[in-house]
Amino acid sequence: MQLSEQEIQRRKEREELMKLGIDPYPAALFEVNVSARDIKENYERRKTDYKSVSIAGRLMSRRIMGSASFAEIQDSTGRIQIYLRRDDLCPGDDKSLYNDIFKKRLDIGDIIGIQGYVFTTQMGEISIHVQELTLLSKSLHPLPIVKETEDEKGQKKTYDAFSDPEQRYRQRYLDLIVNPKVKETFKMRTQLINTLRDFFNSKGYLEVETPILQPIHGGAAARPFETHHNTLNMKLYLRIANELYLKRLIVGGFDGVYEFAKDFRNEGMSRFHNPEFTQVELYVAYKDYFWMMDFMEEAVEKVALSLHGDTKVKVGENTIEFQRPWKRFTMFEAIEHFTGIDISKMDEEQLKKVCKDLKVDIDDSMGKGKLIDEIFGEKCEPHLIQPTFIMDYPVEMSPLTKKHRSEEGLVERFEVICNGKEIMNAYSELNDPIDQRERFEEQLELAKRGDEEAMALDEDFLRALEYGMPPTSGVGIGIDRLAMIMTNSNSIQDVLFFPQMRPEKKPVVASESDYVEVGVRKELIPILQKLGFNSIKQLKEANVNKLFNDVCGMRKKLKLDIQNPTKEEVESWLE
RNA sequence: GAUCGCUUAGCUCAGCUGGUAGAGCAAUUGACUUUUAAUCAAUAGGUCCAGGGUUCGAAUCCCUGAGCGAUCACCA
Repeated sequence: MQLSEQEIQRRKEREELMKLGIDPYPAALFEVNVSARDIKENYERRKTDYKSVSIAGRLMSRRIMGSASFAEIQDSTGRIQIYLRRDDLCPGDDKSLYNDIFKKRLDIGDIIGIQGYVFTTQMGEISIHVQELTLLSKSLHPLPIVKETEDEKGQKKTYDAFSDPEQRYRQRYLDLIVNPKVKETFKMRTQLINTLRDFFNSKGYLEVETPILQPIHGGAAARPFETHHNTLNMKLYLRIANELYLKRLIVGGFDGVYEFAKDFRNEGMSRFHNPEFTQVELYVAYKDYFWMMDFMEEAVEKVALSLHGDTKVKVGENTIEFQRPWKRFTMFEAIEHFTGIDISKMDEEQLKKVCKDLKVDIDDSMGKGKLIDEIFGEKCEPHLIQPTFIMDYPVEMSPLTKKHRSEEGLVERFEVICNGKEIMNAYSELNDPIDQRERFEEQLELAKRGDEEAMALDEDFLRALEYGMPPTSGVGIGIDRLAMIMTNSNSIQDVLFFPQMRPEKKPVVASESDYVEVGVRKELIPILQKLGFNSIKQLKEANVNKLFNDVCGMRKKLKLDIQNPTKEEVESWLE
C-alpha cells in the first residue's frame, strides 16, 4: 500500500518515540478525574476544586509559540484548551519533553493524558495549565481538520467541514471525532429508545427477545433475506417482523410484551430505507386500537418532552407539535379532505376512474384495497406533517388485523403519519383462527400470482390462535424514522451508526512477491507502484524504453539511494 | 430501476472560450512566553476517478464505464 507523506512521517515519529524510551501505546491505565464539560460548567463557581486535574483526550489543534503553546484536547464531553510552557513542563535542564516530544513527535489526532491546574487566560478562556504530559496513543492517520469561528453575534462559521457523506458513513469514527453534532444525534436516538422502554416498563409490560432466524418469515409484507443452517440443513430467513412470535407470547399468558427488534428486508435503499432497521413492536392483551391510539400519543409526547423539553420539535422547515390529542381521520375522511371525493361507497371500477382523474398511477393487478392505498399514498400522506392517525384500512391490505366492528370491508387498523411518512402501524389484532386461516390463504393466492411480498402461512401460529388469544392490540413503531424526526435528520443514514453501503472498491494491488517473481529487485518496487504499475499485467504491457526512463527518473525524484536498473534488466521484467 | 449533478494535493475547494496544474488548512524547517481559523518566512506535496476518441496540444470537448450524491418510483 502506498502511504502518504504524512503517514510515513507519523510512522517515523512512532519509531523515534520508541527509541527515546517512550511507549506510544502504554499499557497502564491513566487516571482521569474530570471531564472537559465539568471544567467548563463548574470552574467559575468552584475554582479551588480544579487545582489538580487529570484529563485525557485527543489532541485537536495546536498553536505553538516558541517556548509556550496552546492546544485543544477533546474528550467524550467536548473540547478544552490546554496551555503548555516549556519551563513548567520541563523544570530541569532537560527540555526535550517540550522541544522534541510535544513539538515534533506529537500530532493532531494523538491521544494524550495531562495533569495540571485550571486557569483563565487573558483572552478569558478557561484552560488547563499542563504540568505533566503523557502520550497514550499515537495516531498514524492524519485527521480531517475542521475549524470553527464565532463572530460577535454568536454565528458559527465552519471551515473545511468534513461533510462528504460517503466518508462520513464509511468512517463513522471520524465523523464522530470531528463533527460533534453527530454524537448528539446518536445520544438522542438512545434516549428516545430509553424513554419508550421506561414507559413500557412502567406499565408492567415485559421486554422479550424472539428469534431473528425464522423458518417462516411472517408479520409483514416484504421480501426477506435468506440464509442456511448447516446442521439442520434447512433454509432460514432473517426476520422481517416479530409480530407472530409476540402474539404467541400473548397466547402464553403475558399481558404485555414488547421487543426492540432489528428487522431485515431485502428491498431497495433510500433516505428512508436501510436493509436492516429497528422497530419496537408492542402487544397488549384486552385492548383495542382506540386504546392504543391514546397510549401512543402519550408515548411519543413523552419522547419529545424527554429529548427537547417541549412537545414542539423543529424538523426542516416545519415545527411539529406532538402535544396530545393528535388529529384522527379515517382513511376515507382523509381522502375526502385532500381530494374532495367521497370514495367510501365506491366499487372497483369507480375507484379506477377516480385514480385516472387524480392522475394516480395504477395497474390492472390492483384490487380495491390497493387502489385506495395508492390514492392515499399519493394524495394524502405527503401533506400530513403534524402527527395524524389514519384509521380503518381496507381488509385486503391487512391480513393480520381484526375486521372492523361496524364497517363492512374495513379493518381496525391505524397508522400514524408524521412529516409526510408513516412512523407507526397498529391494529386490533385478529384472534379468530378460522378468519386468520382464510386470510393467509388469500395471501397464498397472491403469492401464486407472483406477489413476492405475500405472507406465508404459518401453521404453528394458527395452532396457537386456536388455543385462544385474548383480544389484543399491537403496534410497531419505526424507531429510525421517529429518530429522524426527533433529531431533525434528513436521511436514515444520519440516525444509523453504520448504514449499509456498497463494498468499498479496492484496486487489486500486486503483492511484493508478485514483483519479485518477474525479476524486479525489492527496492525498485515502490518506484513501480509510484509510477502506477499496481498489477503485473499492467507492467507486462508497458513500453520498455518508456518504463526504463520512468523508473530512473522516479528514482531521482524520490531521491532513493539505490542503483538504477539496466535496460536489459527492465526488458527481463516484461518477458 | 429512471433522470440530473459531482469526482483536481492528506482535508475543503478554485481552475473562463482547450495552451507548462492553483489557494487556504494540514505537513516539514525556522522566528515568536496567553493565543482564538494565532501570526510571519521558507520548503515539500498531483495517475486532475478509469478507459477510449477529437486535436499540434485535453483537468477542460465527445463517448463508455466506476464510485458518490440529489430527485422520482417500490418497500417501514
